[in-house]
Amino acid sequence: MDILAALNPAQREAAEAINGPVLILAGPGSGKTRVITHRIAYLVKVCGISPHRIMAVTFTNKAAREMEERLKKLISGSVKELTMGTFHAICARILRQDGRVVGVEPRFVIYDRADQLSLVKRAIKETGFDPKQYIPSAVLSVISNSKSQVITPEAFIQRGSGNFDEVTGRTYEKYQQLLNQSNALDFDDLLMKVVQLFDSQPEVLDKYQERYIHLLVDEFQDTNLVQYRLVKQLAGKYRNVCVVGDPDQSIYSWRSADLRNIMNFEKDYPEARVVLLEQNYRSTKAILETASNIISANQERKPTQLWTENKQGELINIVSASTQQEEAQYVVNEVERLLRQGEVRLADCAVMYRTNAQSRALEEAFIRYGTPYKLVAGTRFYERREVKDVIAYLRLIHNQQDSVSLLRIINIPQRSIGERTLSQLASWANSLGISHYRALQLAVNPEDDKQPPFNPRTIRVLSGFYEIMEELIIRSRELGLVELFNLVVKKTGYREYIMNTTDGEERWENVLELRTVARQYSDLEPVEGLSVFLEGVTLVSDVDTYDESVGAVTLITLHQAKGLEFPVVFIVGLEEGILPHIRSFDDPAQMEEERRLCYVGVTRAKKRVYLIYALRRNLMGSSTANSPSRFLKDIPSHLIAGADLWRGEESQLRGSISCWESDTPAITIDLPELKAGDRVIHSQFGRGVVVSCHPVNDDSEVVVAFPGMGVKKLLLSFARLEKVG
DNA sequence: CGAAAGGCTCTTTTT
DNA sequence: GAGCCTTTCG
Repeated sequence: MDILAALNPAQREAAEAINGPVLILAGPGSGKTRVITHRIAYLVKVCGISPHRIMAVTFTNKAAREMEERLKKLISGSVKELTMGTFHAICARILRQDGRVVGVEPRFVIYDRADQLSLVKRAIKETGFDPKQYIPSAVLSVISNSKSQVITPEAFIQRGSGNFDEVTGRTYEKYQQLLNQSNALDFDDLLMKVVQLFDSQPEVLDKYQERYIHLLVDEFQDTNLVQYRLVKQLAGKYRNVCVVGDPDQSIYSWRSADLRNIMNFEKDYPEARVVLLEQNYRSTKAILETASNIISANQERKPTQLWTENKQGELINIVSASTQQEEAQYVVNEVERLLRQGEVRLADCAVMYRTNAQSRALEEAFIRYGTPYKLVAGTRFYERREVKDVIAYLRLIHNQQDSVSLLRIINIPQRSIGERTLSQLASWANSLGISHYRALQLAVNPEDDKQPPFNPRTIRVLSGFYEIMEELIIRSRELGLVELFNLVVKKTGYREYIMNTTDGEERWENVLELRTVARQYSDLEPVEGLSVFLEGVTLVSDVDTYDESVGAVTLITLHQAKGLEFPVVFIVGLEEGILPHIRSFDDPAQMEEERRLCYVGVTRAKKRVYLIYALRRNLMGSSTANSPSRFLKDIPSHLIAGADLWRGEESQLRGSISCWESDTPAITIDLPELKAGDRVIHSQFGRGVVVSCHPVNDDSEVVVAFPGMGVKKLLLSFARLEKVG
């Protein structure tokens, strides 16, 4: 059987070009996953390459799993030997294996963003700065950015200039120290340490280069510099490296993803073969054309020639709602309508949005109508307090140096160990150059020359915690993960503790849910099981747990939607300030990324697209009015199904698409009384004079002349008009 | 030390 | 609207 028979010529070329570097520029829906899987199958089945010697890097664990599934069907053999996963997962594995030579102990724990923030904050304080003046999240993002470019604290300090850099540099240094002391790595370290490992240990690098003679990297447009260097190191010998990406779908620059990686690829590998995949198998012509129109407004891009043999399909629906509640209601109504028509199933529909906060109104509507939905991420399961608490216990059992975990749970449930005690413990530990846990140990069982700075009462409470931990640590060597889990909950009285908090029942359910996750690891050896579990829970992403087979509408951020596809896509919040997000307004490059985000959303759709905006939206408590997104203006009208001006229960069609051209929909809480000659101020158009004002339905139509901006026809309830003079 | 209440700030996207 | 911090009181 010809493994490549099912591919089109371009796909086939990409799959077959196994010798030397290959850059595949794959438009949305062009079958890139297909190419990758077939390429691997071809390598194994036709070229006789052992799966053991192939590494495929994916963007999410879910993508890796799916690829594995597909491969199982293509090659009836062991796929297990393949190295497939995210950069982070693969690097964690490498470091457990070989990290020791660069000072990474195999028992390291991985700090997620919340852990990082708490550690940065501590670093700021311990460096003698004020975390209120230097915002931990801002400092962290600079640190993270530096790590993504393999800039060490020393290098950062050297090149730095200005006060903020000085503070950040010293904090960065301290932060790395604290990580080190905690035997912990953050997300960025996982990558950076491997690059440093390969740089400093040629024989280790050689081992990996010899093993992985074929490399594949998916979503290459979203790799950062460390990742690029890593790939370059690994491919340094055989240069069989195949990267797949689409510059138009690059949406992670804020995570230091660098589009230059694609440009540099052709520079670093001048012999690279470049393959373009431009035929789209996913979307209708109308959808593809809409997407192309949106993306072509970007300046910093090469034009592409996407095409499809699919039919023209339905026109794009642009919908105006007056509030986010109505917007959500519209979505649910429309889903229900499509369902009734028997056109689609629930699972065919997805609602996409720019920010997680937008999911709330949608959820409420879905709940109200009883329409099944699944929220990707929103729960942020692993970020929940109760889940983090239990994980912190398990982490501390696994690695007693983990100070973030220790500080998190030493007084949870309450043991009367307060701030004072903790700062004494910390400074004592620091002065002796030992970990918090070791200091705790010494406080409970003092050695002659080290007198603990605590009174007897404090020592008693500390000892209570210490005894629990010691027992848990000892038992962890023999207990399966679930038994250990149960023992932790029992010994700490966690159930009683959490049941006494608000939403106690629900929180306890989450703890039980975490135990269900733990169960999947219970057939591993005790210590091994714990270690693998802990790594698993920090490296999962929300899409990883996403199950498309569940019969429910998907609620998902545009970022998470990358790589997915749905017959019906609703994109909500197409407003200036939301999509594009307000934070992109002063930076053209960021604005282009917002546009790409919109493009990613639209290209997820196979058959139907709804682009929805709300004239008024609650943001941070207060109500704001936004104009419809500029991206809507780039959709030619022949592709638009007549924008529905959708108004509440009457679901009334106004059949006009010009609403955002002649009018900036907006609303004021107090409607001013207006008559001809009145002077007004509009948030967009500035000062103007009222020409006329007459009632329309329950509203008033106001015609205003804005000097230099023209004469505008506005609806009083929507326009944010302020009367002056 | 801890619980409760009030005040503050900040809101993008996530491996 | 939420999460974090500070203040206050027991």
